[in-house]
Formats: sequence, C-alpha cells, structure tokens
Amino acid sequence: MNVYKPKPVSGFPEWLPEERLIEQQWMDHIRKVFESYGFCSIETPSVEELDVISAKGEVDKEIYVLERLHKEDGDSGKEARLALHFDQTVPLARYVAQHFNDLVFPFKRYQIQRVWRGERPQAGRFREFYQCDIDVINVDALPLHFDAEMPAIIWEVLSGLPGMETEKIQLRVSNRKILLGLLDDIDCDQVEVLRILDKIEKIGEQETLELLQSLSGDISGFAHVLVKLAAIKAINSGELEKKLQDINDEYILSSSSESYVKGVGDLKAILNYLSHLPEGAVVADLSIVRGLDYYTGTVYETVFTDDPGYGSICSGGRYDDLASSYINKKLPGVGISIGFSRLFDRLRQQGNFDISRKSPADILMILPDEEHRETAANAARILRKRNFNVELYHAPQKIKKQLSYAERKGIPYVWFPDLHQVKDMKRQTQAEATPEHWQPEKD
RNA sequence: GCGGCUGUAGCUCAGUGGUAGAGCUCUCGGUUGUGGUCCGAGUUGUCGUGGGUUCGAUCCCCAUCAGUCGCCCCA
Repeated sequence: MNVYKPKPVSGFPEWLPEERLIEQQWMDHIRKVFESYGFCSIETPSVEELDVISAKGEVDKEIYVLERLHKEDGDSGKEARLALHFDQTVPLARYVAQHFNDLVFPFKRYQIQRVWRGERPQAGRFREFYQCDIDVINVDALPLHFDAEMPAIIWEVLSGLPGMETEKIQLRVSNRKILLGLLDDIDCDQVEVLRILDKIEKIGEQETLELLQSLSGDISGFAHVLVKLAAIKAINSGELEKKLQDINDEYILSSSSESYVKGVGDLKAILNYLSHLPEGAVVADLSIVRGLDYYTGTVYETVFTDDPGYGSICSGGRYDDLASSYINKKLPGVGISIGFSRLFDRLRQQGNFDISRKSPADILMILPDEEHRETAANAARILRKRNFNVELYHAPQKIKKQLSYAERKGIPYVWFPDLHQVKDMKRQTQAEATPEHWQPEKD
C-alpha cells in the first residue's frame, strides 16, 4: 500500500482540539470586549482585486495571488487578478469607500479574520494568521480621544485572555510627527532614518548612531540628538515633558517645528487620557515609528516586557486619509490590530494553557447496555436542555473502557444512567443525581 | 531574496561503510461492570529525494527539496 505521507505546510498553523478550544475562548473574549465599546463586526472577502491592494502604487509586500488551475491562455487579460489580503486595513478602506452612503460615522468596526503574507516563516511569524483589528474612521476630522481609546481597549482585551495571567506586556505609543517634524528641515532620506531609529532597542544606541552617521545628506551632525530622542521612554506626560526638556536644554532643539509641537502635544494628551491604566501598561517610546507608510500620527506597538525581541503582538496607528485612492472624501482614522496567532502560539508553546479538556463535553453519558440506551439518551436530552454539553457513549462497552475514554478526552463528569449517579473525575467522587436537578460543584 | 544549522518509527532522539535501535505514544491483556499508576504482550520505518565513490551506504561526496534559526520586513 502506498500512502501519501502528509507534512505540515510551514507557516500555515493548525491546532489540536484542546488548543482550538482555547482559541475559541480567546475569540469570544476579544469579540465581547470590542463590542462592549460599541464596535460592530464586519467581514470582508479573503481576496481583493490586485488593483485595490496596489492602488497606492507599487506593492513591495509578499502577496499571494489567486489563479485558476484551468485558466486558459487567453483568459489572463480579461479577468481581474485576485490577491489574498495581507492586512485588514486596505480591505477596510475599500469597504468604507464602497459603502460610504450606508455607514454611520464615526464608523467603528472590528474584524477578526485571517490574513496572508508570503514571507519566510519564523517563530511568531506565519504565512496565514489571524488578526483582530479595530478601527475608527470619520469624515474630515477624528477626535484625539479615539487614539487613547485604542490602547485602553487593547489593554482590557489582552489582560483578560486565558493564559495571559503570568505575562507582562507593554503598550508603546509614539507620534510620527515628533521625529518627522525635526527631520523636515534636514536633507536626508526620512524613511531610512526612521527605519534605523526603529532598531535602536535591538542594536543599541551606539550602532544606531553609527548607522545614521553613515547616511548621506546633512544628517550626521544631528544624529546624536535623534538617538537621544529615540531612546526616550516615559510612563506619563510629566516624565515625557521633562526628558524632552533635558534634550532641548542641551542641544537647543528646533522645537519651532509645527509638526513636532503637535506630535508632542498629542502624545502627552494620550498619556493623560490613559492615566487610569496600571502604571507602565502604556509608555511613550519615541523609537516607535512603524514601517507602514500610511501612518501619519499616533503609532502603537506592543511587546512582552521580558522579551521585546519576539516582536510586536499588537500594532497600529493613525492615518490621515486612507481611502483617498477609492473615494473623493477625506477619511481619517485610527486603528490597532492584535497579532492573534503570534500571541496565541507563544503562550501555547510556553504551556500557559489549560489543555486538559479535549472536548467541549461536560458530561459523558455511560451506555451500560443496549437496554439502557433509551434511558441514557433521555437523561442526556434533559441535561442538554439545561445547557450542559453531553456526549452519549457510542457502544455498550466495558465501563473501564468508557471511563478511560472520558479521562482521555478530559470530560469532567461521567453519568451512570442505570445507577442514577454522577462521577466527578477530578475529585474521584460519585454521588446520586437526577438529570433535572444535578449541579456541578463549584471549583 | 541572502547566510548558518538540521533531515532516522506518530512524537523526541540515539546509532554504524555491510541492509536499524531507545523512550514516549498507540492497541490488547492483567477473569467476575468504574479511568489516570503499575505489570505483560504487540504494531510501526523505501534511515528526505536524486546521483556519485565503493564489492557494499542510512552513515563519505555532489545536487536537490523540506524544515529551522538569523537578516530583510512585519502581527
């Protein structure tokens, strides 16, 4: 016999039932918190036309395109090329533009879907993964309060996830206007400068400085100031103010830049709005700039405090006008996205999950013999009506075998319909019970 | 796309120039209807793929594919 030996497809994760059970709990929790802030749910197709994804110009992302196997040679010119979306922001922009007249603004939506990126998989990096996005989009102008609401929601979501109890995380906030404002008068490649400053935590201040000084343009004389700025971390607006002042005293920043002043002001205001969160939950970190080019103001990143190198598990920011490629309106927005799969897989590998239950069943109904099948089925029906999940064992096999089955599946209770008794597998106790009145003991 | 490491049973891995092993898992049993422990028995592999060296290769060489880590980039 020749069998095809399956191999996992790298970067396309799948979980065992016990892990999937936790994953579903996570999604339920996330949805509940999002909805508690009034966000509504939408779902967009897995694919967009390639023209939509590349509307802003060239696409340097690793995007999967879809192709029909039986496509004929002449077809290619007629059909729009389809691509799997690599984030949920571009589909959102298209969605908002398309349904503009039917939406109520500010439009607050959440979206929990898979996205695809054809990058090389690594720890915490997949080619197919879930993102949980929330965004607020408004017409013409969007209040700054929303920039502060994002981290508050995320903090509530993340700190309430099963398995996160022992994890320390930190939301880092900055504003792109701060560094960009200072770079305005300087002849340099701004994107390249930000890209280098973004690495400061990884490569250190010294190497960051050297990289900046190796750039062409007028940057080298200014590099040490930028490094000092990017190194700033502050847990509240007072500390941020002070640290900026220190640098200003020493180097006489050209803080006359309108953009710089606005960026600092917005960032301080956000920190003040978030003062109700535990200290250190959200910090200002001026090295955060984010790679995506559409962010224009506030930017977010989230890391494990003890392992920032794992990468951001939740990022986002503010954009002035995302949908300009699709509609002739000004639609500013702010959004943030939980890297669900990255976060989930880390906690899974660390063994943070209680994976004792491999089935949603609360009760295994024993089938003692064929004569008791009706009695057993009936008891199961009554219990199901009372919102218990009940599995009726499939064959009148030895009790030993049926119990072993419950044990292996992690089903916490076993019901003996002939004896009118329930066994608590964990406590190893067995007691009389009726399907109409039985209640599990509280933990 | 670039660089390092790896590729042997379902899983984790050992091993030798002369056609392979351990642990775990799994299945069954340990008589009279109550799981996890323990004991006993049993199943499992084209030693990633193709070529070369050799009397002979899973072990040496080359290529290739796949995995993995780092870079790039990002959730």
